[in-house]
Amino acid sequence: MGSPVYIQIHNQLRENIENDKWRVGQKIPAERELANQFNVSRMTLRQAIQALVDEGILERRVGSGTFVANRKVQEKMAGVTSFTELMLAAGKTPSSKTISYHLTVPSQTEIEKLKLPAGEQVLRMERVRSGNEIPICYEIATVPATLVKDFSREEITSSFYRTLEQKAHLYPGHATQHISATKATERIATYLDVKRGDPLLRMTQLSYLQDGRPFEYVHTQYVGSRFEFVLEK
Amino acid sequence: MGSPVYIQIHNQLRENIENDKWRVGQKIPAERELANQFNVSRMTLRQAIQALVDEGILERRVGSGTFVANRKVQEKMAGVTSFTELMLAAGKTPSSKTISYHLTVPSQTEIEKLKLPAGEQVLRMERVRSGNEIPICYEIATVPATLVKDFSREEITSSFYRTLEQKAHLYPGHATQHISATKATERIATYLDVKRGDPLLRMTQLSYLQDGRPFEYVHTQYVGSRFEFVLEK
DNA sequence: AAACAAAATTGGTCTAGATGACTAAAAAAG
DNA sequence: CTTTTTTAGTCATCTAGACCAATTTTGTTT
Repeated sequence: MGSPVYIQIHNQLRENIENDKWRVGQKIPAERELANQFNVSRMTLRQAIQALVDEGILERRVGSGTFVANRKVQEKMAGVTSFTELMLAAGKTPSSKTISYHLTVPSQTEIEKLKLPAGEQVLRMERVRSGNEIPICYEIATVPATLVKDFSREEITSSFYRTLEQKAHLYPGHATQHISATKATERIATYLDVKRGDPLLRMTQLSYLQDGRPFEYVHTQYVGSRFEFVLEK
Repeated sequence: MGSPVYIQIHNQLRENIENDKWRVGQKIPAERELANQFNVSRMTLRQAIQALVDEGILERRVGSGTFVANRKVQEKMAGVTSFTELMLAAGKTPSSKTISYHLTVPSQTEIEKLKLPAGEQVLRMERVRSGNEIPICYEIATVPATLVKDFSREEITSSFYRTLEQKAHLYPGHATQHISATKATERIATYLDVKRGDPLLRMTQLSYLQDGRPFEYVHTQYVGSRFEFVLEK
């Protein structure tokens, strides 16, 4: 493995939580014990824990221990998360209809945002996502072709992030979002079952891997009357 | 001094930057040298540096050194900040026109959001804020009357947060924002110099003091084509 | 059973090193 | 003069301890 030990441990700890080995509110083993288990110094282990604390995944209490944090919906909202999770958190049944899915030549914006080498193709997916069968957003997601060449269509469309982690051992780091307002074009209005000109919340998100490489560029338009962002500051 | 050494060093380093001893883009002394100067181990000094890096104040370059960062607009955006700062950061001249300003009876929403006791009045302010004389948003801000009874109108409209801290010794803690899209009504379109029905970014923000009391409820509508939120995650 | 005291546990801070990886500048080679 | 190699400086990671402060657990006394 190339990455630093503390990043590797960070990822393993996170998987323990995602696989429900450690549940929300539960206390995880003490630093000294984990350092023993992973056979590293306590300082190194603390680096891994610190990263998870910064992400809001763990919570420390002096004298008590380290606990799996009870993440709020809003916090998930702020993180790199999936539409599916968002809908479930809101008590709605998520569904998704793919409009298009193909390998193609990237646009200039995509080349710049994803820092694509000359000639590299991208996988571009166009989707309408719904909650309880009501369209919520229209989304265009673009990823470098090389990144997903070993993945099946199913693995990409249904749980891209999970596949990335489990099959390629690549982990999302940070992301930037730009949010503004726009109005629905005729075509998008049809997809979203609104009137042409209706207000939409427009978001572009550029997601990066932990090593800093951009790996996904998503442009999403949400129906203004059916969706809102909630941010905790 | 009670606080940990690395916090004390952190504060001293920050003062060096604020006092322009170290300028933007300039390289600061190497970790080993600073560790010597402060007479601490390198690990401790790195903790101080790390805190400043997390705050976006410093920037490390492997093999080169540590530099005073050129802080970006997006980072300021993420905090509880003022419109004025935002505009200045974007290189625009901020201005603001007050549409109305009066003590009045709160709406049901305001009572709930601000947790107002029965019979308490609120100060409600209606404003249009501009950058370089171009309207950017229309805003209605509401604060409990008791909170601002000792403040002058000038103190409230020009620098409310500063006045809160300096005169009442109250400090803003966290805030929640709800962001969605809507369209301009005839009246708001006039204020913002757009067409009726044009898309607006609608934000409601509820701000809390450090002790958890809500103290300000703001409803803002931004012109979609002139403003965007940038979020770093 | 309750109250208090002592001990054990846990995260927080700090030391004094070592080694590695990366960068930029200087030196050497062509 | 240009290119390549070397070298010195820098941050990144990691170790194996130490002591401190907050909290919980355990033991003892009342």
